[in-house]
Amino acid sequence: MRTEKRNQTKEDAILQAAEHEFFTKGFDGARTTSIAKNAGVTHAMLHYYFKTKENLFDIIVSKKFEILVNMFLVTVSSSNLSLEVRLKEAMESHFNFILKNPELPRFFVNEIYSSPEHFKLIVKILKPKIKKTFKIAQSKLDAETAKKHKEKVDVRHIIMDIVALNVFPFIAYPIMQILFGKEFINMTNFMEQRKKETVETMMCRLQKII
Amino acid sequence: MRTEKRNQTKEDAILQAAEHEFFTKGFDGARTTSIAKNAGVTHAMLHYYFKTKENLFDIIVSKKFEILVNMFLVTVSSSNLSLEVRLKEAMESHFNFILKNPELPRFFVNEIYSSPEHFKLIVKILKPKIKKTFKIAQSKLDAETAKKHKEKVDVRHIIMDIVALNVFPFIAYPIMQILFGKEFINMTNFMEQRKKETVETMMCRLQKII
DNA sequence: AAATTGTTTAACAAAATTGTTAATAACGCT
DNA sequence: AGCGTTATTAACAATTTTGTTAAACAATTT
Repeated sequence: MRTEKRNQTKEDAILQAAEHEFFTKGFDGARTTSIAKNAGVTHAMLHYYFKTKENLFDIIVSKKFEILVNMFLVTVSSSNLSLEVRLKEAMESHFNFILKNPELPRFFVNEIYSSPEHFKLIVKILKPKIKKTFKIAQSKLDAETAKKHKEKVDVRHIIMDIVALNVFPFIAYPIMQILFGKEFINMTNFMEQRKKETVETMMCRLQKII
Repeated sequence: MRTEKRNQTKEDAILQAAEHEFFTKGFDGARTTSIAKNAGVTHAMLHYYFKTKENLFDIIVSKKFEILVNMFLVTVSSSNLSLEVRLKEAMESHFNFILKNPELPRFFVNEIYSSPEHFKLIVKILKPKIKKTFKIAQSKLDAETAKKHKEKVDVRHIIMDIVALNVFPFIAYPIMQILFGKEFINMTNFMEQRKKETVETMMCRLQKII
């Protein structure tokens, strides 16, 4: 059993180092040698455990992608609370999730763009779930607007607003830092403010809709 | 003079092909051979004209970066119209600019993140201009909130909201397409709707502020 | 303890990619 | 036409990076 344990830790070390390498540098920028180095193993070991760079990448991506999609579904899916409370709740949990995984959005945005073929498979599995969730959200919103005799609103745009306001600051943060320096250096502080601002903005929007 | 003309077209062809290659695949993913191929020249020619991959990259980046920053400044800088009209105007021109350069945001977000050193120089030049613009925008907003006896608002967040709402859909579009397929395929249509939605959302926000 | 299985290393092979060079061609100019 | 300059090509050098292998080593089982 001690053998397995040792393997496990080495495998894990490689996975962890690889995650960081891929997330920060993308598939093309990542180097298997530097992953091995950061994991504290020889690069032959990396190939022994994971065969190829692509395979290692796929393992990491599929794991994280599921987390991402689940989070997304949690954000969109409905509860029994009022729309206002529900929206606020969804936005905050979405924001908190990104705060815990700040590298994730940039990584996916890039990799899906530069090599969508890596994702075709996993997307196929999750698509029905996503579509269903969207339909439910749309019908709930429709019911609400009908009740108040207001115009119908495309829920995709509302969700896009939420995701944009929540995600973009994390994606754009390096730019902010480079453009503004000191004023943006305190990230956690700025992001705390962002959470409030984002919710505020969407609450205004919601009040107009219903 | 015919020589110059020939050079010019070859150089331009390389620059154009390189722009597309770098924008879609990033610095690491870009291949000088494939740039040369797409430009219809041998890859020795590419090195003859531009020496190194990095140099070629820098030329393209500095050109585009200035366009980007100028656009940004136009969005932020003030005019004599009312704040409401001004905001709407700024958002629409910002949005239209991205519509014309849809690859730009993703590219910069990526490259600044993965190799900020490429940008340090050009940023240094533009920083004072940016800071000044921000200060002016902040003071105008302060004047407005004071007039209506409302709370002060950090203009950085307002600008972040605008940029996020405008830019994110373009960055996230490949994800949308992969997740929703048909429903998102008509990009121009969706983006036209986005422009309206984005403005609408920010107008709601503005009404609360002043 | 011998055999089996799995782990590790170092050295190496293969491929891809960037960059160079030396020889040649085209061009504009006097 | 002949000269110097610039453009072009093909072959190749250098480097980087991924991937392999054979042999040594460790642990586990029988």
